[in-house]
Amino acid sequence: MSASTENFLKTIYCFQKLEARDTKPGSIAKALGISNAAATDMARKLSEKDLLEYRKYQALQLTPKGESLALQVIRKHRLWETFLYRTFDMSLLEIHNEAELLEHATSDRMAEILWNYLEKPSFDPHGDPIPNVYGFVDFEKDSKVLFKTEEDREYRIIRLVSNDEEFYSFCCDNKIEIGNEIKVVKQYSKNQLTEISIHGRQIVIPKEFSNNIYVTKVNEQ
Amino acid sequence: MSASTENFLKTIYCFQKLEARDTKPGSIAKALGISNAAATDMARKLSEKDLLEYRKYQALQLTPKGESLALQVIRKHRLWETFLYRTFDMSLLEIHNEAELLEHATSDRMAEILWNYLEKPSFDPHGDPIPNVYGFVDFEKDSKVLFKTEEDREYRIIRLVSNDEEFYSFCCDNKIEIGNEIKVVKQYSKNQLTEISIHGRQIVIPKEFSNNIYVTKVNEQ
DNA sequence: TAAAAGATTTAAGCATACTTAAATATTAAT
DNA sequence: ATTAATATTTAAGTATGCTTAAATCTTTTA
Ligand SMILES: [Mn+2]
Ligand SMILES: [Mn+2]
Ligand SMILES: [Mn+2]
Ligand SMILES: [Mn+2]
Repeated sequence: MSASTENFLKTIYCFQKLEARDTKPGSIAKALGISNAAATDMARKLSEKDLLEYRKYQALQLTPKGESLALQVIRKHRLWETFLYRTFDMSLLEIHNEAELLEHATSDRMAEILWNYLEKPSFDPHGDPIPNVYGFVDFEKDSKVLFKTEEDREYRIIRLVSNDEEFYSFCCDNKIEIGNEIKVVKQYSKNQLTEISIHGRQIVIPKEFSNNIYVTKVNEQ
Repeated sequence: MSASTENFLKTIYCFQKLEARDTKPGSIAKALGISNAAATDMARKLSEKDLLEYRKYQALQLTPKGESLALQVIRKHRLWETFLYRTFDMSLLEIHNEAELLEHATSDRMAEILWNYLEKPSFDPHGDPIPNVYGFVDFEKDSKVLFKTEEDREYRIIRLVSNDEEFYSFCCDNKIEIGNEIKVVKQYSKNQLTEISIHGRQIVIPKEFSNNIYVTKVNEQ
């Protein structure tokens, strides 16, 4: 499988997870930075290889075979991210960018070596689950983006996902890190702002950032 | 630069070092496992990009630009080899095979991170020198293959280079490791066998293996 | 519900990286 | 010095992965 094919399958898989997004060729094309025509073309080719289902003007859907391949690429991606993050002094964005390349140059044997070395990790440094060698993904905690949380409740940060340098910089500056607990103070719905309290400080977070911060309710016994 | 181009330049560079081998398209094709026609084609394209000099029926020669690119790929290859060897339980052949893939998926930044983490290594685990970021290669010791050594002299092993699993297995079984000292007992020239003494044991090595073992004279003061 | 806007597909074309088969040049052998 | 063997190049063709422009379909909106 070429890097182009791997990225294509991976993108569809990720879009399907985020039910909000449609998986028509156009969206995939945009995410990959290629033309709509190229994405349609790829879709037809991959459907001939039984990696996805494609009917004109419909959303693309991975076949079990396609999903399995996507999961193997995602596994390699997240294993590299975890390894790079633990081993070197690299940021959450840097590890993603390097893993985006390395994932296509990783033998199954190499993935196994990383997996064992890292002691079978379940989550990568962004809080995303790492599929096992059979493509099985660990139970994902019930999560929502900060943008959609309720006022006056406590949450724990469990995922930070973005391709934006400034987002990670913002998180870093404001102690927004996986595992930390926060309280949602107020939702300024009209202006799409979320005010939270973290480490005793109040901060107001615009939609552009709050949409990338996933949280889970803190168990208030 | 594509992986194909990188492998092509790298192979020419390595062949040029080993003066024994010619660098006509045919030899490169054989080494890369592609057809002669494909190699000729690639040679013409790369000469248009000023990466090498190509005149019909002549040996290929890297331009300064081509050599510089080849050295960067070799640098990445050998940095990965060194890193994998030190970090995981991988053999001299395994690290080579993985590095062959990883070298094409490595940003300059990633190479720098490896280089610093490894504390600016000069040699990879096979004993091959690692070019620095400017493509400068450390002084290489005066070496020859075991096959061409003189009888009744002492040598130190400084390089082991091969793509053959059995070769490395042989080395391992017989304590043929970089740094170890040996004595050449006898050259059976007609049968192309070299008898050496290592760790008190005598072993006879056929040309297929002795050609992959590089040694340097031990300084007898 | 019909036109306008927007998305998707088709068509034509290009670059890369390969293939096999035929033509041609070089090298080795008689 | 020819001839034969070998190597190299050219030619024609294929698959992948992209492009832009035009045609077609779907969705929105008036
Ligand atoms: Mn990728
Ligand atoms: Mn991740
Ligand atoms: Mn390679
Ligand atoms: Mn090496």
